[in-house]
Amino acid sequence: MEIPSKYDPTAVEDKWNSFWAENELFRSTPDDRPSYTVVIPPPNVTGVLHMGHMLNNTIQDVCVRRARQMGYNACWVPGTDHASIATEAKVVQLLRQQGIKKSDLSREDFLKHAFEWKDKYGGIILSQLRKLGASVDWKRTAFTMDDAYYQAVIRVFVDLHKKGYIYRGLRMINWDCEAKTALSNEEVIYQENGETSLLYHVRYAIEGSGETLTIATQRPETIMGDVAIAVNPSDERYKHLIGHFALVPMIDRRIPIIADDYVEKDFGTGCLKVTPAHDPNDYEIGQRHKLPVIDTINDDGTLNEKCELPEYVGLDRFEVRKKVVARLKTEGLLVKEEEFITRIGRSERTQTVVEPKLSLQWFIKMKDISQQALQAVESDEIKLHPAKFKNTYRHWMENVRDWCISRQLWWGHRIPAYYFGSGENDFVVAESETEARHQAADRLGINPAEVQLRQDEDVLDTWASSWLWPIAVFDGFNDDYFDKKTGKINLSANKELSYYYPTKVLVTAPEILFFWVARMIIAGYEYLDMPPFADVYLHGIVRDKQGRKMSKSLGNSPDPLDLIKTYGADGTRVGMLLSSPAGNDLLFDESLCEQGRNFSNKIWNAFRLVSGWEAANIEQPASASFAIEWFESRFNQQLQLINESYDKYRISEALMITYKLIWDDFCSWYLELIKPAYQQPIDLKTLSATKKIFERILGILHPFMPFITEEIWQYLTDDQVKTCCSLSQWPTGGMVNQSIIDQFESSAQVIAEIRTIRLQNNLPNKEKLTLFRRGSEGQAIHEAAVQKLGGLEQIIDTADKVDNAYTFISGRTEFFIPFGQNVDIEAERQKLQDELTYTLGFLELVMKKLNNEKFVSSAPAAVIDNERKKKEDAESKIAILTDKLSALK
RNA sequence: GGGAGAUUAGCUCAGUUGGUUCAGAGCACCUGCCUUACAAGCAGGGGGUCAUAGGUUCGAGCCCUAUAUCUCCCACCA
Repeated sequence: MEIPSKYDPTAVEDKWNSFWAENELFRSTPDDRPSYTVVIPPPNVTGVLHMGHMLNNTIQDVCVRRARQMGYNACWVPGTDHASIATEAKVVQLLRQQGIKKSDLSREDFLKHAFEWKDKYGGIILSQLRKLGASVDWKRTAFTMDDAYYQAVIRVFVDLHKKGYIYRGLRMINWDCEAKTALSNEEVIYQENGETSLLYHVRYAIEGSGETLTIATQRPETIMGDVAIAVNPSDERYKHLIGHFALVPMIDRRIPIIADDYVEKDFGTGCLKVTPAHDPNDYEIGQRHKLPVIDTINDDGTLNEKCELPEYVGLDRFEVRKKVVARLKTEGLLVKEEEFITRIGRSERTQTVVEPKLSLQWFIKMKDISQQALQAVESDEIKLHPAKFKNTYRHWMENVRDWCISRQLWWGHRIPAYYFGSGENDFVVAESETEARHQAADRLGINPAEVQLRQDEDVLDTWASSWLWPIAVFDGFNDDYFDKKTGKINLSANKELSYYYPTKVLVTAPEILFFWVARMIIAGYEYLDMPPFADVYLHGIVRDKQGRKMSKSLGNSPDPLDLIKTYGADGTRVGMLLSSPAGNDLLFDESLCEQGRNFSNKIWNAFRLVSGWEAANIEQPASASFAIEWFESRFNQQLQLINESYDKYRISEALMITYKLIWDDFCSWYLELIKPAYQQPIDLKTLSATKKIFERILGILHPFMPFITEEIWQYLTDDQVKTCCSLSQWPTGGMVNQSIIDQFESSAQVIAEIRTIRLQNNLPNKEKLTLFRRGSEGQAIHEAAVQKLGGLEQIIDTADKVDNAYTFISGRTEFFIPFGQNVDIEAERQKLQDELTYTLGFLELVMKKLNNEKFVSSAPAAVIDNERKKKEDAESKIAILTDKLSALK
């Protein structure tokens, strides 16, 4: 059979992907094994795979595949998030392209469009995940708006309302005038260096005096909503005016001049116009001074009749700003315009300038409900990796603010509040309309049929559904398990949940530590008194080589599917992980994937070599038995390190150890040592040991490179039971024979010296050399191995030094290779001189320590002994070198 | 403004309680090789005052103090 010298991933990957899928290899159902559960951070249902997903899911797959090999019942649950704002924005945009305005549609019609769209384009990302090799249980694919999930979200709302955690309140919120929705703080973005804006200095007349006051404002269009002017109480310039009244320009409404510490004397003019409806701080000042609220701006950003100037009603706020400025200028009230840098908040989704707005919204009280979640991380019941995020987490949790969970959208879970009157408290909260109707009827004392019900128009914040993800995907809130009286889940009744929950590790980005991670922890304790996961692995953002965030507009984000096509899924996975320490951002460079692909190829060729050998019943060479014995110890030693790295979630470190073990130790050393001469057969013993070693190597490599390992596995194994590398056992450790590892190290060092001499003196590899050895009591080398890889004719022990020879020292042993024709004595002398100089310097440092009485008296014995040994070694080396140098002269 | 973290080779990063030749790895770079698994390769090599200045210690990349620079998070001035 001819195997190509270059590994072609495409066909192999398709083959195994279909095989895994058809055989449901990653299907998980509860059994006797311990569980290892991972829930995917659900990507937006409308999303397409980008580099961030690539990294995120590769890490998860590595953990899950290894756990599966280690004998856990690994269950990785895939799914998607309905992502209310993001998806609704996309649907609205699409409809607009078709000439349909959202405002022309009824809620039902809009949702129909949205679901059609979701069915058509949604979940593309999941099929893309398959290409990457993600070993998820496809049968468990969940969606945050599945019927059962929807019900869970509503049930939790009702429950939290009952428990008193949910309330409805008037709050200053961030308002997106274009999407006409409230935004959470986290959905408001600020440009990095601020934006240039104008600060307008506007003169206000003071009632009953000729004096005027000048205020500075960014937002002259809100002047008509002014209810006061505030100054700092200690500001001498304005003290005498406190208690007087000013007149709002253009409309001449009387407003008080008040004193408030919030005002900074040094900013602007030291006078602040107070507009409670349009600024959060002004709102608070207004509350403190019991001032009225005049809301002059509509939901869509246009002005309303409260501005008292009919000509502005219906115009957009920015349009009005221009007109107001012009008018103030004409009336001589505009003192000056000043440029300054400010940080303007914009909607993450629509880029519109965010409008602070007073509004009735639904909130979750966070303080009490989050206490256990804070504790859990503090006490390491939940471990964050890297641990530095503990600080960030604590800081946020200790200063947690109430969570505004209502969004003025249609796509999402509709808030289960039903209004039956116009009073502020004329509403009930219930899981169904029927139930609401009965409750309302009770409140009103009338027949349920007569109640006029109106359900709240708003939907819930996306995170108010995804925070239930680790519970809801296992049906935790189902009727059978959820106790409405206690508001707890009866875990023992739910076989799935009690088996799979808590999950093992959550892999996600630090940017959503609060949005999502913290809230899942809160929900876990609220409903199960248990954490949702044991570990949280926080990986960084994928950036480009120059450290810029990857974005569509910069065009600096490669398409992961293209990378997979070019470098193979295995190569791309390795590329992603090569430079990805936990918690640090990853500076992605396509050459890393190239390195990954080259690694695939290296393994492929190692396999080609081994599979091409003819076996014969011949004696096993000494170099081969040594190689096998050494490699087994080496493997066991490195496996231990790999396992430790995994335990600490240092995935890229685990990969690097694996990479070097395979490339350097296995390919460069082991295979070269056992390789039979050209067209010679290999002995049976060595071949079978090598196949076993190869299997173990595939085992540790499998989590990183599932496809190529699966492919090679098929050729290597005759064992019908373990036909799949994906289901193979994670290699178990074994004995580490340190003395054989040391022997190998010494031998390798000698081989390298011989190779250097060859290279520096143009001695062809084909020319067999003779190596003389003098004084071998120090480190033992393995003669057969050195002979083979050094290209030696023979090794001869000698009691005397050999003249006219290249020399080197390894340990306390001297080695000689007699000169051939092309010899550069001067270079040889210089080499020895350099080594002597270095060793003398080294000895000096050691002696400095040993002559220091305080060192000798206070350092531990082991450290001192070591210094003594260093001294002896150095002295003997100096003697040899001096000797040689004189011989060369 | 508040908080957290970082600064080690050209680049990205390790360096676990201060003590093995501790100054490391990968990539990049340089030199020589198309040697029979692999040029997507092989062999060899150069490269760092561990940000700066002090301090503690027999001994500091590691501990302490100050300074500089950078990153992130939170809050935010009309």
